[in-house]
Amino acid sequence: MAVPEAVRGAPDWLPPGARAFDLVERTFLEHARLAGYERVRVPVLEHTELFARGVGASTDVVQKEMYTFVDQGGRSLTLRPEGTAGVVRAALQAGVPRSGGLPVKYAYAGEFFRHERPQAGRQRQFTQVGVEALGSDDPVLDAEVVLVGWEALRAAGVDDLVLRLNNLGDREDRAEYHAVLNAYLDRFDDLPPDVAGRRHLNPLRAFDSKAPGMRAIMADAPLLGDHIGPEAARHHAAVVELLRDQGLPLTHDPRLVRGLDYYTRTTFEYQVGALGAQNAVGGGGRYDGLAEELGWPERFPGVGWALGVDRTVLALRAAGAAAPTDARVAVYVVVADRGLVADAFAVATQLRRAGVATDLAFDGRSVRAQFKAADRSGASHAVVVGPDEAARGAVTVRDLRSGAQREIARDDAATALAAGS
RNA sequence: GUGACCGUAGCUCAGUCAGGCUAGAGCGCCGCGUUGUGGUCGCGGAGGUCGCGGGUUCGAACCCCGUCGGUCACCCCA
Repeated sequence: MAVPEAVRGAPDWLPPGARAFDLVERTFLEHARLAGYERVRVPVLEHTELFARGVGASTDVVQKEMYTFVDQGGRSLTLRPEGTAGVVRAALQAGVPRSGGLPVKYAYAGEFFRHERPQAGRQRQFTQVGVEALGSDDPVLDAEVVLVGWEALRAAGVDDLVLRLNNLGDREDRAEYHAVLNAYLDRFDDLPPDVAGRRHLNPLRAFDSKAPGMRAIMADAPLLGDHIGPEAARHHAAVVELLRDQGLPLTHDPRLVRGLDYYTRTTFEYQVGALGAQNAVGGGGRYDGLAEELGWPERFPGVGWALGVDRTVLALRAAGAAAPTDARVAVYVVVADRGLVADAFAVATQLRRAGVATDLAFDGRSVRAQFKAADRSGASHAVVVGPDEAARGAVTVRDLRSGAQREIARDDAATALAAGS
């Protein structure tokens, strides 16, 4: 009978690869925490409507990439394809905009789902860490968010990192610009299908098209930058200045649009050179209109990013970074005589209770085999439980690096090893 | 969703082009070299539905079709 296989695009992470994964995720969360972003947990399942309204009906994510199903109560539910909509929804539901203490700063980590063709760095189930700062317009917050993401990626070990930044303006700016851009596009009657199909929902995406001839058409197209209102322009200038002050090497990218409709003003993306086609390890931006889009009666601005854990691990690998080599346990208990298995088990328990990560051999293997296992476990010390020692109420502690060993009283073993020797 | 390439031991791969003996290698794994001592070395051993299904053939890992999976690119984005 064939063994069941994982669902396509749903990756398994087993040791040792899982160590790098775990380390990256912890590094991201820790950097968020250092800036005051507190962990929240929101559902993987949401009503489909949340993403349709929040992420935007024109986006590829909503149009063709969502895992959507009807549950037994006849409701249309979706496995979250991104994190912002759910976090904002949770904040609105809890009345955060009216409860004071703004901005609130949230961090999250978890699994996301998009039905795309898998390739390097792109899985159907993937892991992101994200932050969202809600309830403030302050450009300092944009700069903080961008900087925290940058430093988190650097701390995780990503080197050739590029920060691309753009200003999408306010929603009114974009409405005006959409009209101008569409008027321009009207002058061409042979637009490629991808552009023709979505230009009225979001003509900005025309800049993304790589269809033949489109590049030439867009070269003369009116630019969003010329239709940004004074406030959004001032806001963006402030963000740029704050980031420059902190020494961030940023690249202005007027073509950076990003495929989620909720972005306003600041958008940015972190890119890695060594990663091939899927080179964005993270991205985000400001989404001042999202809350209203979701039906909240007042303006409730926000800014945030998401960093891809899987993709960051790949980037580190591609750059030749060594995998973390943490020892699985600190101590390995060896039984010299099968009759003493219960004693060895007791010693292991004693060590674990003292906070010393301990493993022991199973299946009654030879002492030689047990030492090989001890070696492989990465333990710094082996504790030998044998008849000679047992007669004296002692165990032998062997330093696996130097080979030096000594006998100590069994009751002192936990204390001695907990102290690091 | 589209295209190209790929799928042989746990891993990395040879063998496929010219179909034909028991399908190989390196690494890893297990055991032994000690009567209680690992990392080196030596000896021995286990392990393969050649992704899966069908077809062609006297005969298929090898040729053909399908399918599943992988990789890369498009697309999109983390």
